[in-house]
Order: sequence, then structure tokens, then C-alpha cells
Amino acid sequence: MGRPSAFDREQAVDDVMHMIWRDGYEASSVKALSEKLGITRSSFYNAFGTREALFKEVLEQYCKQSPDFALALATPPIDVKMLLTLVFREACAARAADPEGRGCLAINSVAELCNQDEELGPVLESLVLGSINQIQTVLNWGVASKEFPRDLDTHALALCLQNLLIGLNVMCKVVKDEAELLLTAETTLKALGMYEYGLDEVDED
Amino acid sequence: MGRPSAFDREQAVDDVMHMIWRDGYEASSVKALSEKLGITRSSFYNAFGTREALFKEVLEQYCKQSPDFALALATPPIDVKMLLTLVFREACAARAADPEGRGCLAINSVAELCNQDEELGPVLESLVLGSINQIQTVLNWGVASKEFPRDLDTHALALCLQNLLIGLNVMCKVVKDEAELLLTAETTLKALGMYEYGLDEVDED
DNA sequence: TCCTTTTTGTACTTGACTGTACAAAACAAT
DNA sequence: ATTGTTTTGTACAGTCAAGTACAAAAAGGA
Repeated sequence: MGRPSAFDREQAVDDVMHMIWRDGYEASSVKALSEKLGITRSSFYNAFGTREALFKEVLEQYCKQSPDFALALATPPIDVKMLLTLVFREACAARAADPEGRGCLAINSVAELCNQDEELGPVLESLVLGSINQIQTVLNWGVASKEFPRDLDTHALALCLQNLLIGLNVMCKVVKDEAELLLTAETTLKALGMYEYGLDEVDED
Repeated sequence: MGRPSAFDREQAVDDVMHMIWRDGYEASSVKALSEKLGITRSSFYNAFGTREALFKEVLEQYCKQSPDFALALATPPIDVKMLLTLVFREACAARAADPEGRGCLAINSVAELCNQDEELGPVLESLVLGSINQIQTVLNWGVASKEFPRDLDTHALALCLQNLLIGLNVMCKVVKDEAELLLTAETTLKALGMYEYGLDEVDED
């Protein structure tokens, strides 16, 4: 019923995602976004309401394809060290593979908008806090399954791992060599006792 | 000779620093900066030339008062673990003490401008690379003084420590409790074997 | 006092961006 | 084909920002 949209909404959100990823949120004006999509601002407002609303859609879509999404998908029973090792490898590979060195859209947005944007700041804040909680949950599975000792401080460790991931997502903008990023991740992971050895000749696709 | 400037340049750079710290570089227009300083854009251009030039001045001034500046000031002989422990404590305290949760001006700018701004990107890039090198140099002093074993991988460790610092400087925007930041820093530092115990009841002014 | 130098304020031109309003266009359902 | 619904393009009115030009103002030095 009614006139159908002339553009593919999924595709549009994806296009916008890459633009905001590159340029940042504030630099992506309604005018610029509309032009990128090949539609008028009028259609933009009609289809998405506000820039903030679209950003939330973009963020959701981004999360589902981010290199650490495996952490959110995991269900017990699971080899936690292996999961962490693979997630961090994937993160390093993904960040180094980006020829534009954009880092992580979510973390870029945290740096830009947290404690700054009334509406989007809290959204990003709970995204990060949720991620820390998810890591802690996964670590708790490892304790429950006896992979880790009973007295492991999973909260402290979750903070460290999230912090490691955030650091990599920013440092990759400067340290562009995958081997260097991997060295950073694996050295810290090993120190924290969260590295799975014996994965070196296994194909982890 | 000639008419003297109506404003204190040092003070002006400091004011601008706090504005860019809060709002970010791109959000700090020449108009906004000029108004903050109580001068006209005309005077702004006359005094600072370009926004980029002023930012470089701001960045220099920022670095000299950043919580990790002690790393740049250090000279051997020095207790490296103690230096690192104190620097990270100071960083956590400083980030948590900021009621506006602005994080680190330098790292915010890296996230915003690296691989994005033709002129400022490289400046920030070499700032971070220089910091990694400085950390590695300090670690090497520790090896030379036998504080650390001869085979310590100081390059890998320097990357980890810089990454830890970057992570804290972003994560503090979300995790605002100093104790949580400290837990993150100290847990990672201990894991990396870079934590100086026995400082707990020492006054580190 | 006069001259030189530098800063300062005003003005102008130009371009970007926002949000809304309104009519035309396109389609689905009846 | 008519009706109803939604999208789309154009237009408008308003704000903000950039960079330059030029004259006025304010000093210091001779």
C-alpha cells in the first residue's frame, strides 16, 4: 500500500554505516548522507526520521558484523581460551585489513560522543558496559566448567579484556601492521592466562 | 614595536585546549574558538594563522601536562616497574577525576583525525609511535640495569603498555569509577610483570 | 610629535546545512 | 478506473561558518 521506496533500506543502512565509519558521526551531515544514498533530504527524513535514529540502526547492523560478535553469540559449553584467542586474532586481522584504517565504528563513536551527545552517548555507554558483562559471563562459564580456577577474578579480567580490545581498536589507526597488532594482543592475552596455545597450525576460518 | 596583543597567548592556548578536549577538533570551529577567547576571527587568524597550527600548539601544551608525561621525563637509572606503576595510577586518577569524562585529548584526536586529516593525522601518528618507542627505551634501561631479564621482549611489552594506556583513555569515558580503572590497569600490569608491589602504603604525592 | 608596526573590528562574499511545507508522482487495493 | 497512501522533488527561510579585505585603533621608537 502506498508508493514503494525507491531504494533498498538494508543497503542504505550499510552504505551509511561505511560513511559514518570513515568520517565519524558529526561529520556525516544529513545532506552528505542523503547524497551518498542518492536521495533527497526530504526522502531521508521521511525514511529514517532523524540522524540519531539512523545511527542507532547503523550501530546495530555494525555490531552484528564486528569481529568480536562471536562473544555475543557464544553459548556454553565452550572452550573460553580458544574463543578469546580466536576473537582477538580476528579483531587484529580485520583492523589491519582495512586499507582506510578506520578502526572500530563503535569505539570511534564512543570517543566522539560519550559524555557529549545527550541521546547517543548513553546508547554507546551501555553497548560497552554490556560487552564487559558479556565477557564476564563467558569467563564465568569457564570457571563453571573447571577450565579456570574457582577463585578467578572474572570481573577484573573482563575489564582487562575489554580494555585490550578497545586499545587495539584505536591503536590500529597508528600501528597498521597486523603482526604488530597480533603481538600486542597475544602478549597481553598470554600474560592474562587467556591464550590458547596449540592453535597455530589449526585452520580457524 | 607595534600594537601589543590584547590577550595572553599562553592562556589562550590553554583555553582552546580545554575546548578541543571537550568538543573535539572538528567541532571546534574558528568562530567558536574565537568567541571562547573573546576575540574576533580576524584576530584569531592574525594571531594563530590556521586552526591546524593552533592545534599543534595545543597538542604540545597538552602533552606536557598529561598524566604519562613522566615517561618522557625519565632518565636512567630508574626503577622501571615503579615508574610504570605510578604513571598508570596517575592516569587512572586523572581520567576518573574529570567530571566531564573527556578522556585524553591526544587519544581522542587520534580516533578522530588519524587516517582522516592530511595534516594532523601524521602528527598524531608520530606522537603515538614516539610514545611506544619511549616506553621501549625505558624498558631497555630496566634490562640494562638487570631489573628485568636479558631476554625480555621490550618491543612487545612496549606495545602492550601503550595499548593498555590507550584503552584506559577511552574506556574511562564509560567506566567512570577510579577503582574500576585502577583494577583494569593494575591487573594487566601485574600480569605483564610490570607492577611494583609494596607501594600501597607509600605516599606517592 | 610623527612614523612605523601590529592588532583589531567591520563588512562582504560565498558556501553548507537544517527542517519543513507542499504539490506531484507512483503504486496498491478496491 | 478510482481512491487512498506513501514517497519524492522542489522550494523556502533561516542559521552558521569560512576567509579575505580594508580601515581604524593602539602602541613603541625616533
